[in-house]
Parts: sequence; C-alpha cells; structure tokens
Amino acid sequence: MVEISRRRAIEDVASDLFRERGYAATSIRDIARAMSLQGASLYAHVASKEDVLWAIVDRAAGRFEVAADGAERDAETRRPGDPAEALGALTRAHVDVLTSDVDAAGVFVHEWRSLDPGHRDAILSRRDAYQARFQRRIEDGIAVGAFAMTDPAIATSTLLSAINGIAAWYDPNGRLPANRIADHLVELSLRMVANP
Amino acid sequence: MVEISRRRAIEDVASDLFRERGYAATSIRDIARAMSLQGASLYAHVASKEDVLWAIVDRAAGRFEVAADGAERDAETRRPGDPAEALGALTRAHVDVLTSDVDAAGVFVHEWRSLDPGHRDAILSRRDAYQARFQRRIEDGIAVGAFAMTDPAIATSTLLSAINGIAAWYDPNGRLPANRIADHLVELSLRMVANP
DNA sequence: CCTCCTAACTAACGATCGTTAGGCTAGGCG
DNA sequence: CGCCTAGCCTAACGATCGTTAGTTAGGAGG
Repeated sequence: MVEISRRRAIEDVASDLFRERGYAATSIRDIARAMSLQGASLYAHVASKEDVLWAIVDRAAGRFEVAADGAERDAETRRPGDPAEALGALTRAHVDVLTSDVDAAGVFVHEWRSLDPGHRDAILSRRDAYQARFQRRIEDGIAVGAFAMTDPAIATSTLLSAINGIAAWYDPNGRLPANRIADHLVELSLRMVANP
Repeated sequence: MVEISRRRAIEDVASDLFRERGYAATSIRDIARAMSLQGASLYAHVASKEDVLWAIVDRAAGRFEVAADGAERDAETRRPGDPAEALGALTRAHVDVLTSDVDAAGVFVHEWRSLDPGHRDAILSRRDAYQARFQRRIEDGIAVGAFAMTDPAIATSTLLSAINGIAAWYDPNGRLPANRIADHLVELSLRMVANP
C-alpha cells in the first residue's frame, strides 16, 4: 500500500472510515485526523467530500467491470458456451475484486446512496448493466438446461447479495485466504442455480 | 398502519427515513418535518435520536427471534429431525419478518453500526445467537448427509446475506407478493446447501 | 539568490446538528 | 368553572459540519 500520490492516500483513508462508520457519519476532520492533518488541509487535494466518495465508488465500479470483462473472456476461451463456467468465472472475479480491496468495495456496495443525484444515477445504471451480465449467464444456463429456477431476476439479485455479504465479515488477516473464500462462494453460487 | 401512540408513529416515520437515507444522514428535524412538526417537539415523546434507533432495532430483533422460535417449533411438529424442513422454516420465517416491515427490518440489518457501544454490543450478541440457530440446522443436515459443504460458517453467513438482500429491493406494492418471494428464497437457500 | 511548487497551517464563514427550556392551546373530567 | 394532561410551539444553547481565504515552511531548479 505505497502512496503514489497524496490524493490517493486520502481516498484510501477515507475508504477505511467510510466503510467502518458510513459516509455521513465520517467528517472531513475525521479523515484528516487519521492522517495527522488539519481538516482544511485536505481541500488542497480534494474538491469536496462527495468528490472523495465519488472517486472511491467510481474506481471500485471500474475494477468490477474490468474483472468481469476478463472473466467472461477467459471462460469463453476455456469452455465456450458453458454457462456454469461463465457464471463461475464472473462470481470468482467479483469475489477477487471484493477481497483485494474490501474497504473500497464495501463503500461501493453500501454508500452509493450518499452520492449526488447525478453520480448516484450514473452508478445505478452501471450497476444494473453489471448485474445484467450475471442474469444473462443464468438465462443461458436455463436455456440449455444446466440451470433451473422460477425467477431469474430474483436469483440474480440473491446471488449478488450472497457474494457481497463477504464485505461484511472478510478480514484480510483472517483464517481463510481470499482464494479459498472465492472457491467456496463459487461452489455455493453454482449450486444455488444448478438444475438439481 | 394505525397509530396506536405518538411514540410509535415517530418510530415508523424514522424507520422509513433511516432506511432510505441512513441514520447519520437523517436529522431529528427531517423526522419532524415528515410529520409536519417542529424538531424540538419530538423530545416530548423521545429521549434522544439514538433512543429512536434503538427502539426500532430492538423491536425488529425481537420479531426475528419470535418468528424463529415459532418456525423451529412448527418444523419439529411437522417433520421431526428433518434438517431441510427446519432450515426451510427458519428461512421462510426470516423472509416473512423482513417483508412484513421492510423499513424496520432494513434498519435492523444495516444501521446497527450507528448504535451506542452498549446497544451495539447487545444487538451483536443477539445477532450471533440468531445466526447460530441457522448454522446448527446446517450442521445437523451435514451430519445426516442431507447437506454438504466445506465450511458451514461461511455457508451460514452467505445464506443470511442472500436473504437479507431482499431488503434492498423489496417493494410491498411490487409485482411479487411476499409469500411468492419467500417460496423462492427457500428454494434457492435449500439448494445452496443441499448435498448434490 | 530568487522563484516556484507542494503541502501544510490558522482562522473563520454560515449552516446545521442534537438538545433544552419555557410557554401556549385544546379537550376531558371533576 | 377550574384543573390536568397531551401535544405542540418558539427561541436558543454549544458543538460540529463542509468549506473558503490567506499564510507559512521547505525544497527544487534556474
């Protein structure tokens, strides 16, 4: 976690605090205090408090999107047209992004409500598009008989909620390494939608 | 939704706002404005802002606990010793409580961090005990071969996250009635842990 | 040496926060 | 009629909020 810029250091500290206490309950002076600075000093690097939140959320969203791109490409190379392979790869990619920076990912998952209306709308449509990628793979699986369920939309929401739950308890120094957790979540997720 | 007391009306309005914007982002004056009152007027009925949050969270927790009691009793009557029956009943009871008052349940799920340290600790141990009831049924199922998974603790967390995800999108006036949603979640949950 | 840049500082702004104090009004009941 | 209570009001408290302005310290480059 080397500071490449002062701006980025602020975002990292803010991610930590926003995740722990929430955006509204964290003041600019709280962030500054965690860096041994005065509150006003942050405004040399940052336009506003919401600007910091947006930077964190936007970057986290981008990391999820890029990871999903790679996962779908890899799955298609490995087992073309296999919905379980594709959905498993998407799930694993999601868990990887989540565990590689729990603070930022947790802020992305829980604090997007605090964004300005414009930013909130933007992130909501990106989130919808992201969720649609999962739902598409689930519908593919139903079409070929690999998956089975009554309502794909609810299944997709439920699947993503299940994975995102990791952000509530994951500890980078905990008993389980991130890739073990990913194994587990992929197993549970695929079983949830599989045709029994 | 008849007001039985002024105090309770405040808690209902607060549940709505706390769920929509979060506890820290909701002011006493916001709550009062939603009731066409002055902020200070609320203090005739309420000791503090945290007092309102605690009342909401405490009551919601109690409803989950009572529902789980009934579910385990019913399941034991219907199919004694059947882990799938018991876990399914617990899941359905949880969904029922959640959908019967999404606002309060959503506050319970997401806003317990904002409680005073004492109240937060109290709610955390109750939540642990509640979660342990689910985990116990999962372990029962593994013991008799009905369920199968690598890590029951992770499976329990994941299952509850999946169900609680409902709070993020459930709309009492939406396309699906609550009992349909419960059917769905029970199906997905049991398949997630079942021995394939 | 002078200049510029980065990064921090102190001081203060108006707004809003949770909360307290004290007073007014309307209705029920003797 | 007089009292009580419930429910709400206005006014204000000190604290904290996000943010702006102006200044200072130190190092790099000409």
